[in-house]
Amino acid sequence: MASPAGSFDTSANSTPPAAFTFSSPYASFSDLLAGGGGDDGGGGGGRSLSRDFAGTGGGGVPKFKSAPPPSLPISRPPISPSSCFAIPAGLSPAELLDSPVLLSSANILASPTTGTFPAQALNLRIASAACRPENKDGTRASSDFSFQTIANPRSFLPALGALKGHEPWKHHDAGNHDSGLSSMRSNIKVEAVAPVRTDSFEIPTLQANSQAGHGSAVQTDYGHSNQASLALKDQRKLDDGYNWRKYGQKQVKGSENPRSYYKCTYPNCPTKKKVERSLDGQITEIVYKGTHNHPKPQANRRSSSAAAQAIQGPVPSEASENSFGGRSGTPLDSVPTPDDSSVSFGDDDVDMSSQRSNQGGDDYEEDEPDAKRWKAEGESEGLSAAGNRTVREPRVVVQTQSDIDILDDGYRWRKYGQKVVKGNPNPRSYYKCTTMGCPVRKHVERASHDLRSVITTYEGKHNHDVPAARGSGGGGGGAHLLARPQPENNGMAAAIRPSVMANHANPNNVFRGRPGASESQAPFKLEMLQSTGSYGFSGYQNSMNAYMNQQQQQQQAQMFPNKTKEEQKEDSFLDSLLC
DNA sequence: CCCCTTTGACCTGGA
DNA sequence: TTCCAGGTCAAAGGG
Repeated sequence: MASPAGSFDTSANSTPPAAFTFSSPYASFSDLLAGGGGDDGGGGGGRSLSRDFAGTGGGGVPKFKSAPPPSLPISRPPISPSSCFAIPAGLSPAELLDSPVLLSSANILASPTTGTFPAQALNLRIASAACRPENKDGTRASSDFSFQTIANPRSFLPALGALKGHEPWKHHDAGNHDSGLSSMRSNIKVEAVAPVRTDSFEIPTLQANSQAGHGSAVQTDYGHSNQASLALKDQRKLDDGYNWRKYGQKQVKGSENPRSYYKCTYPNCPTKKKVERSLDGQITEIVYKGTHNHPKPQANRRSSSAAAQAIQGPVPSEASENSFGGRSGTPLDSVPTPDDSSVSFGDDDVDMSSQRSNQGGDDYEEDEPDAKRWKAEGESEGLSAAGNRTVREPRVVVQTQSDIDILDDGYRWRKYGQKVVKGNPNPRSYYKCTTMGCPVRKHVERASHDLRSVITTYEGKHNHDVPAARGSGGGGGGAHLLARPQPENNGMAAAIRPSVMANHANPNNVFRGRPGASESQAPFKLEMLQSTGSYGFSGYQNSMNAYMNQQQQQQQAQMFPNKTKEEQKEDSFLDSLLC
């Protein structure tokens, strides 16, 4: 696990929240990519990036390896959320992406590389490597269940902002967080997932892939996927709204996957990214370097995105786009990147960006995005490009989205315990997947320092599909997603999903008017699990939580009137321990 | 003609 | 100084 030498500057995360937002108290990963700002000397003839970048815009131009990133006026979401999203029944992924629910905050800025937003910014995954013994082969077992406790969630939150200043290509590592995090340096890994466009239902791809750095793991996790879907997925991942020119490909030692190098085609834009694909074509890693110094190109760009669209089908209709905040234009409309300080960020833009994000994470659009993990040069051992990607470990997800999602990620959960853990006055709810034989469990707790933030930790992998939508008959527009193969998730995973409940809080909620969708309780599982987030109505939280708990309990009672002997036994045991 | 991908060779920097 | 791996260049070819 790397212990980045980069300095953390959370101050960058000072952008005020928008009028209505699910504000994120955390700095965005964009900071990770803060290296931008420099112009490529133009022509890119230089042999070294240092040379290229140094030739422009005055000092402070980022260099691949050593130049400190210039301070930016606004924080950027770095990489995409790798996350996984769960999409509510009745909603198309595209709509989901457009939903203001996903994005929300003015301080959740567009990805430095894709201009996309938040899902990523909201989904900081911190894996506790120390929590699990590492196998000889470098991978980490995840079959066993063990809740990873973050004594003080606050300690790692700064990591988001702290990532700012990281050198190019270094979005992945643990870092040199604040003092509170120092103790966790050796075992906390912050995964910055590259942003990936998520116009389609490929939201979680990046994360999944990044998680599945292992070739074998990938095969296993996606074994059910058909090549078509994979291709589509990968296309989507690469389609982050910007135009890229591939300038090289190379077989990297230690990995059987070829790595492709891309440059943003925008004049003088220093942004680059490298994409690693597994043998079967799946993107296993995307790493961005630098930041765009221009708005996102228009939809009519002739980049790979066009090809992607060709196989993906039409992008979300304008109508649907407009339904999300009344924004007009195509989903690919220019979205200023945080880099471009001269461009004002309207809420609409934010929303649009957000819908693309996920790119993450996960996904890293991103398919940030499921960008990935990348061992920064010169960093500590343990995160080698070849070795660290395969690490599977539980992840603690800190998100700022509706807490409602905590309990409604499409799967059915049975609460089997609750306990106040040290370091956090807020009780932690313990849940287990109710599907017979499914080992997945999760625990949820509200961050001690910020009630709007919820930390959800998942453990295990669902061995079944997402249950039919509760109360919606499983129909709805996205039913097809239910049949999607479950992404890898040997370890823990989390997804961001717009909250159904959020509708109540957000008068502008795009789901409004679509009862079928908004009321659906069963989201589509894009990845395996989901996490939660928070919404900007702190005063509304308590009541909301109470409501949620009640709802959850009622749901449990309805779903499991008769617990199995095992469950009863377990409950009894756990109750004695936890309650 | 433009833009993109492919691909072998070259350059760079670290060990 | 040499070796090696990562990163980049740029010619060639395709759509």
